[in-house]
Amino acid sequence: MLNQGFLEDHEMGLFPFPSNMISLPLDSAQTLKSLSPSNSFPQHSKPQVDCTSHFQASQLLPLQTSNTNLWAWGEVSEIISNKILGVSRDDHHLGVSGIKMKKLKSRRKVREPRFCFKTMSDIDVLDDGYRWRKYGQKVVKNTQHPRSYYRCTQDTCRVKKRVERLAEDPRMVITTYEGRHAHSPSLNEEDNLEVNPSKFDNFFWL
DNA sequence: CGTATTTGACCAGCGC
DNA sequence: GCGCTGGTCAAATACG
Repeated sequence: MLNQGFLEDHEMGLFPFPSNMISLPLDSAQTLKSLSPSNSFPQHSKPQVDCTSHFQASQLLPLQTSNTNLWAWGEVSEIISNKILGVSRDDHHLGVSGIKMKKLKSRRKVREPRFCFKTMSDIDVLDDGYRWRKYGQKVVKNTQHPRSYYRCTQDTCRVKKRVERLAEDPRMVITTYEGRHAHSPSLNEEDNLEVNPSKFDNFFWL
């Protein structure tokens, strides 16, 4: 059932929303800059869903046409994965392995907020304004496409993302963010805000 | 030569 | 307890 996704929030619980809301065509990948968690979600506000909004190919930012916040943070990825990818909720536990795991063993597991969306794109890794370093790749069960693991390159930032292709439709890229950036996006030369500020007027920098 | 990516190994969690 | 799986590490390799 590809037309139905779910959002879950600690306050609001589980509620449905059409997953095609988060399908972006390749040429609007630029809008991903506005969708990364730290930019999209005011941390104090209760998430709301505007089920009437849909992304359009040339629409820079659907969020600006709505007076609500389209996205909610929370355990989105495991819900969507469960409904769309057929992955068990239990498969989405946080994994910290090796020495670090031993060191952290006595600590309580802190589940980072997650944020997931799918994009129809030939490109696996879309530009979201942050710099990522790949640290792993894994072939997951029942898929012919490997899942890639990325970490934010900022030293103090623990945000991770996973990128994989939908088993049922390899044209779709599933991107899952875990955690929230504690810094501004790392912009390259041509995207520098001071050089070209108007380019970012529609984005939700917080 | 410094940085990023690749990839096999390792580890923890889970189900049986 | 054992095997399977996903997530991460880190050495080797590639790249600019």
